[in-house]
Amino acid sequence: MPELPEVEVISQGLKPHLVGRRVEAITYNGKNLRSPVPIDLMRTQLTGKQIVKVERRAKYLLVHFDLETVLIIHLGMTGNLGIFPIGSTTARHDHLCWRLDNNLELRYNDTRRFGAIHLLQLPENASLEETFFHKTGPEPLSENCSAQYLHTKATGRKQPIKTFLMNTEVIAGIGNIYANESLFKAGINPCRPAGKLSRKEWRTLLDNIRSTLNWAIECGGSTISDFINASGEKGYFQANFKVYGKTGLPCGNCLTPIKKIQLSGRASFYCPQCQKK
DNA sequence: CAAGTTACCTGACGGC
DNA sequence: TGCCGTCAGGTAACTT
Repeated sequence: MPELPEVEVISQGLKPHLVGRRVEAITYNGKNLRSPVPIDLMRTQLTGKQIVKVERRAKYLLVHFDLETVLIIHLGMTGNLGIFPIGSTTARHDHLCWRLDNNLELRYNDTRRFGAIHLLQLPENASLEETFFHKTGPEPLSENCSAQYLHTKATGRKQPIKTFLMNTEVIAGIGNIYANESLFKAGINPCRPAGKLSRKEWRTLLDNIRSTLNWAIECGGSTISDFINASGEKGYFQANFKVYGKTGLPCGNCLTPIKKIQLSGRASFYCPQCQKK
Protein backbone atom coordinates (compact mmCIF):
# COMPACT_ATOMS: atom_id res chain seq x y z
CA MET A 1 0.00 0.00 0.00
CA PRO A 2 2.27 2.79 1.05
CA GLU A 3 4.61 4.39 -1.41
CA LEU A 4 5.00 8.15 -1.69
CA PRO A 5 1.50 8.87 -3.07
CA GLU A 6 -0.24 6.74 -0.44
CA VAL A 7 1.66 8.35 2.42
CA GLU A 8 0.87 11.77 0.94
CA VAL A 9 -2.83 10.94 0.79
CA ILE A 10 -2.78 9.60 4.36
CA SER A 11 -0.96 12.73 5.51
CA GLN A 12 -3.51 15.02 3.88
CA GLY A 13 -6.40 12.98 5.25
CA LEU A 14 -5.07 13.01 8.80
CA LYS A 15 -4.11 16.66 8.91
CA PRO A 16 -7.52 18.18 9.70
CA HIS A 17 -8.08 15.66 12.51
CA LEU A 18 -4.67 16.00 14.11
CA VAL A 19 -3.41 19.55 13.86
CA GLY A 20 -4.24 21.53 17.00
CA ARG A 21 -5.17 18.41 19.01
CA ARG A 22 -3.47 17.22 22.16
CA VAL A 23 -2.49 13.62 22.87
CA GLU A 24 -4.18 12.42 26.05
CA ALA A 25 -2.98 8.83 26.27
CA ILE A 26 -1.14 6.19 24.25
CA THR A 27 -1.80 2.46 24.20
CA TYR A 28 0.40 -0.23 22.68
CA ASN A 29 -0.13 -3.98 22.37
CA GLY A 30 3.58 -4.73 22.86
CA LYS A 31 4.19 -6.38 19.48
CA ASN A 32 7.55 -5.65 17.92
CA LEU A 33 7.70 -3.55 14.82
CA ARG A 34 10.80 -3.36 12.65
CA SER A 35 12.53 -1.33 15.34
CA PRO A 36 11.66 -1.08 19.05
CA VAL A 37 8.63 1.09 19.74
CA PRO A 38 9.68 3.96 22.07
CA ILE A 39 6.53 3.64 24.15
CA ASP A 40 7.91 5.04 27.42
CA LEU A 41 9.48 8.00 25.66
CA MET A 42 6.26 8.66 23.76
CA ARG A 43 4.23 8.60 26.96
CA THR A 44 6.51 11.00 28.79
CA GLN A 45 7.14 13.29 25.84
CA LEU A 46 3.83 13.36 24.00
CA THR A 47 1.14 13.15 26.67
CA GLY A 48 -0.57 16.52 26.97
CA LYS A 49 1.40 17.92 24.04
CA GLN A 50 -0.19 19.62 21.08
CA ILE A 51 0.25 18.58 17.45
CA VAL A 52 1.38 21.61 15.47
CA LYS A 53 2.10 20.18 12.02
CA VAL A 54 1.65 17.00 9.97
CA GLU A 55 3.69 16.37 6.84
CA ARG A 56 5.29 13.70 4.67
CA ARG A 57 8.95 13.15 3.83
CA ALA A 58 9.79 10.25 1.50
CA LYS A 59 7.54 7.44 2.79
CA TYR A 60 7.56 8.77 6.34
CA LEU A 61 4.72 10.58 8.06
CA LEU A 62 5.94 13.33 10.39
CA VAL A 63 3.81 14.51 13.29
CA HIS A 64 5.37 17.62 14.85
CA PHE A 65 4.74 18.59 18.45
CA ASP A 66 5.92 21.72 20.16
CA LEU A 67 9.41 21.71 21.71
CA GLU A 68 11.16 20.17 18.69
CA THR A 69 9.54 16.80 19.23
CA VAL A 70 8.67 14.80 16.11
CA LEU A 71 6.82 11.51 15.88
CA ILE A 72 8.07 9.71 12.78
CA ILE A 73 5.96 6.89 11.38
CA HIS A 74 6.89 4.51 8.58
CA LEU A 75 4.19 2.18 7.29
CA GLY A 76 6.40 -0.59 5.89
CA MET A 77 4.54 -2.89 3.51
CA THR A 78 1.17 -3.17 5.22
CA GLY A 79 0.94 -0.27 7.68
CA ASN A 80 -2.00 2.08 7.84
CA LEU A 81 -3.19 4.96 9.98
CA GLY A 82 -6.78 5.87 10.67
CA ILE A 83 -8.90 8.16 12.81
CA PHE A 84 -11.64 6.51 14.87
CA PRO A 85 -14.09 7.46 17.60
CA ILE A 86 -12.79 6.58 21.07
CA GLY A 87 -14.12 3.21 22.14
CA SER A 88 -15.09 2.04 18.66
CA THR A 89 -14.25 -1.52 17.69
CA THR A 90 -10.58 -2.11 17.06
CA ALA A 91 -9.19 -4.27 14.26
CA ARG A 92 -6.83 -7.20 14.19
CA HIS A 93 -3.25 -5.87 13.97
CA ASP A 94 -4.02 -2.51 15.55
CA HIS A 95 -0.78 -2.03 17.47
CA LEU A 96 -0.71 1.56 18.66
CA CYS A 97 -3.31 4.12 19.54
CA TRP A 98 -2.92 7.80 20.35
CA ARG A 99 -6.01 9.15 22.13
CA LEU A 100 -6.78 12.75 21.25
CA ASP A 101 -8.69 15.50 23.05
CA ASN A 102 -11.57 15.54 20.56
CA ASN A 103 -13.05 12.12 21.30
CA LEU A 104 -11.10 10.59 18.42
CA GLU A 105 -8.02 8.46 18.34
CA LEU A 106 -5.27 7.78 15.82
CA ARG A 107 -4.64 4.07 15.30
CA TYR A 108 -1.68 2.34 13.70
CA ASN A 109 -2.51 -0.98 12.05
CA ASP A 110 0.15 -3.17 10.45
CA THR A 111 -0.34 -6.83 9.52
CA ARG A 112 3.25 -7.70 8.72
CA ARG A 113 4.82 -5.29 11.22
CA PHE A 114 7.49 -4.05 8.83
CA GLY A 115 6.66 -0.50 9.83
CA ALA A 116 8.51 1.58 12.40
CA ILE A 117 7.79 4.33 14.89
CA HIS A 118 10.45 6.78 16.04
CA LEU A 119 10.34 9.70 18.40
CA LEU A 120 12.89 12.35 17.68
CA GLN A 121 13.77 15.23 19.93
CA LEU A 122 15.70 17.65 17.81
CA PRO A 123 18.62 19.37 19.43
CA GLU A 124 18.54 23.13 18.95
CA ASN A 125 20.04 24.25 15.66
CA ALA A 126 19.52 20.83 14.13
CA SER A 127 16.99 20.10 11.44
CA LEU A 128 15.30 16.84 10.52
CA GLU A 129 17.16 16.94 7.22
CA GLU A 130 20.50 17.12 8.98
CA THR A 131 19.66 14.36 11.42
CA PHE A 132 17.05 11.71 10.68
CA PHE A 133 17.06 12.29 6.92
CA HIS A 134 20.75 12.98 6.42
CA LYS A 135 21.11 9.99 4.10
CA THR A 136 17.77 10.44 2.35
CA GLY A 137 17.74 11.70 -1.21
CA PRO A 138 15.56 14.54 -2.51
CA GLU A 139 11.81 14.35 -3.03
CA PRO A 140 11.01 13.55 -6.68
CA LEU A 141 8.34 16.25 -6.71
CA SER A 142 10.60 18.97 -5.36
CA GLU A 143 12.70 21.28 -7.48
CA ASN A 144 15.99 20.28 -5.92
CA CYS A 145 15.57 16.89 -7.60
CA SER A 146 16.63 17.77 -11.13
CA ALA A 147 17.38 15.68 -14.20
CA GLN A 148 20.92 17.02 -13.94
CA TYR A 149 21.22 15.78 -10.35
CA LEU A 150 20.00 12.28 -11.27
CA HIS A 151 22.17 12.10 -14.36
CA THR A 152 25.25 13.01 -12.33
CA LYS A 153 24.32 10.66 -9.50
CA ALA A 154 23.93 7.77 -11.94
CA THR A 155 27.33 8.28 -13.56
CA GLY A 156 29.26 5.03 -13.72
CA ARG A 157 26.46 2.96 -12.21
CA LYS A 158 25.77 -0.36 -13.86
CA GLN A 159 22.79 -1.12 -11.67
CA PRO A 160 19.45 -1.49 -13.54
CA ILE A 161 17.68 1.86 -13.79
CA LYS A 162 14.66 0.46 -11.98
CA THR A 163 16.70 -0.58 -8.95
CA PHE A 164 18.44 2.80 -9.01
CA LEU A 165 15.09 4.61 -8.88
CA MET A 166 14.14 2.64 -5.78
CA ASN A 167 17.31 3.67 -3.92
CA THR A 168 16.14 6.08 -1.21
CA GLU A 169 19.59 7.60 -0.90
CA VAL A 170 19.35 8.75 -4.51
CA ILE A 171 15.69 9.75 -4.72
CA ALA A 172 13.15 9.23 -1.98
CA GLY A 173 9.73 7.64 -2.05
CA ILE A 174 9.60 5.63 -5.29
CA GLY A 175 8.62 2.04 -4.56
CA ASN A 176 8.12 -0.99 -6.74
CA ILE A 177 4.80 0.04 -8.28
CA TYR A 178 5.77 3.56 -9.29
CA ALA A 179 9.24 2.57 -10.49
CA ASN A 180 7.61 0.11 -12.89
CA GLU A 181 4.85 2.47 -13.98
CA SER A 182 7.15 5.47 -14.48
CA LEU A 183 9.59 3.50 -16.64
CA PHE A 184 6.75 2.27 -18.80
CA LYS A 185 5.47 5.80 -19.32
CA ALA A 186 8.98 6.97 -20.17
CA GLY A 187 9.48 4.06 -22.60
CA ILE A 188 12.69 3.00 -20.85
CA ASN A 189 13.65 -0.62 -20.25
CA PRO A 190 13.96 -1.37 -16.52
CA CYS A 191 17.20 -3.33 -17.12
CA ARG A 192 19.11 -0.43 -18.66
CA PRO A 193 22.23 0.37 -16.65
CA ALA A 194 21.47 3.58 -14.75
CA GLY A 195 24.71 5.19 -15.90
CA LYS A 196 23.81 4.77 -19.57
CA LEU A 197 20.81 7.09 -19.67
CA SER A 198 21.35 10.30 -21.60
CA ARG A 199 20.55 13.71 -20.21
CA LYS A 200 17.49 13.79 -22.42
CA GLU A 201 16.30 10.40 -21.18
CA TRP A 202 16.70 11.55 -17.57
CA ARG A 203 14.57 14.60 -18.40
CA THR A 204 11.86 12.34 -19.86
CA LEU A 205 12.07 9.88 -16.99
CA LEU A 206 11.86 12.55 -14.29
CA ASP A 207 8.87 14.14 -16.03
CA ASN A 208 7.14 10.77 -16.12
CA ILE A 209 7.98 9.97 -12.50
CA ARG A 210 6.40 13.25 -11.48
CA SER A 211 3.29 12.88 -13.60
CA THR A 212 2.81 9.30 -12.38
CA LEU A 213 3.17 10.28 -8.71
CA ASN A 214 0.92 13.32 -9.07
CA TRP A 215 -1.70 11.33 -10.90
CA ALA A 216 -1.61 8.67 -8.18
CA ILE A 217 -2.01 11.30 -5.46
CA GLU A 218 -4.99 12.77 -7.31
CA CYS A 219 -6.48 9.28 -7.48
CA GLY A 220 -6.12 8.94 -3.74
CA GLY A 221 -3.28 6.43 -4.04
CA SER A 222 -4.29 2.85 -3.51
CA THR A 223 -7.05 1.84 -1.15
CA ILE A 224 -7.10 3.47 2.23
CA SER A 225 -10.13 2.56 4.24
CA ASP A 226 -11.63 3.39 7.62
CA PHE A 227 -11.20 7.12 7.78
CA ILE A 228 -14.30 8.56 9.31
CA ASN A 229 -14.78 11.40 6.83
CA ALA A 230 -14.80 11.96 3.12
CA SER A 231 -11.03 12.42 2.99
CA GLY A 232 -10.74 8.71 3.65
CA GLU A 233 -12.38 7.51 0.48
CA LYS A 234 -10.68 4.59 -1.16
CA GLY A 235 -7.91 5.25 -3.65
CA TYR A 236 -8.37 4.02 -7.18
CA PHE A 237 -4.97 4.44 -8.81
CA GLN A 238 -4.56 0.67 -9.10
CA ALA A 239 -7.16 0.84 -11.85
CA ASN A 240 -4.59 2.84 -13.82
CA PHE A 241 -1.69 0.41 -13.60
CA LYS A 242 -0.23 -0.14 -17.05
CA VAL A 243 2.32 -2.85 -16.27
CA TYR A 244 2.41 -3.59 -12.53
CA GLY A 245 0.89 -7.02 -11.96
CA LYS A 246 -0.11 -7.30 -15.64
CA THR A 247 2.07 -10.28 -16.59
CA GLY A 248 0.98 -11.76 -19.92
CA LEU A 249 -1.76 -9.19 -20.50
CA PRO A 250 -1.59 -7.15 -23.71
CA CYS A 251 0.19 -3.79 -23.47
CA GLY A 252 -2.30 -0.92 -23.70
CA ASN A 253 -0.20 0.68 -26.45
CA CYS A 254 0.92 -2.17 -28.70
CA LEU A 255 -0.81 -5.36 -27.45
CA THR A 256 2.53 -7.12 -26.83
CA PRO A 257 2.24 -9.27 -23.69
CA ILE A 258 3.67 -7.61 -20.56
CA LYS A 259 6.74 -9.40 -19.29
CA LYS A 260 7.68 -10.09 -15.69
CA ILE A 261 11.30 -10.44 -14.56
CA GLN A 262 13.24 -10.20 -11.29
CA LEU A 263 15.53 -7.24 -10.69
CA SER A 264 17.39 -7.05 -7.39
CA GLY A 265 14.90 -9.54 -6.02
CA ARG A 266 11.85 -7.45 -6.90
CA ALA A 267 9.14 -8.27 -9.41
CA SER A 268 9.55 -6.03 -12.42
CA PHE A 269 7.04 -5.55 -15.22
CA TYR A 270 7.53 -4.00 -18.64
CA CYS A 271 6.43 -4.05 -22.25
CA PRO A 272 9.22 -5.62 -24.37
CA GLN A 273 8.03 -3.60 -27.37
CA CYS A 274 7.40 -0.14 -25.88
CA GLN A 275 10.40 -0.33 -23.55
CA LYS A 276 13.08 -1.57 -25.91
CA LYS A 277 15.56 1.19 -25.11
C1' DC B 1 32.82 0.91 -3.17
C1' DA B 2 28.73 -1.08 -5.77
C1' DA B 3 25.43 -4.57 -6.18
C1' DG B 4 23.08 -8.61 -4.78
C1' DT B 5 20.92 -11.49 -0.93
C1' DT B 6 18.68 -12.21 3.40
C1' DA B 7 15.92 -11.21 7.26
C1' DC B 8 12.06 -9.23 9.49
C1' DC B 9 6.30 -10.96 9.60
C1' DT B 10 1.52 -12.35 8.31
C1' DG B 11 -1.76 -13.81 5.04
C1' DA B 12 -3.54 -15.03 0.46
C1' DC B 13 -3.33 -18.14 -3.16
C1' DG B 14 -2.38 -22.22 -6.10
C1' DG B 15 -0.99 -27.02 -6.50
C1' DC B 16 -1.31 -31.49 -4.78
C1' DT C 1 -10.06 -29.95 4.05
C1' DG C 2 -5.22 -29.17 4.75
C1' DC C 3 -0.37 -28.85 4.00
C1' DC C 4 3.34 -26.61 1.51
C1' DG C 5 5.72 -23.43 -1.27
C1' DT C 6 5.57 -18.88 -3.23
C1' DC C 7 4.65 -14.24 -3.26
C1' DA C 8 3.46 -9.40 -1.56
C1' DG C 9 3.42 -1.96 -1.69
C1' DG C 10 9.93 -1.67 2.35
C1' DT C 11 14.33 -1.24 4.32
C1' DA C 12 18.58 -2.29 6.74
C1' DA C 13 22.10 -5.45 7.60
C1' DC C 14 24.62 -8.62 5.61
C1' DT C 15 27.72 -10.92 1.87
C1' DT C 16 30.07 -11.01 -2.51
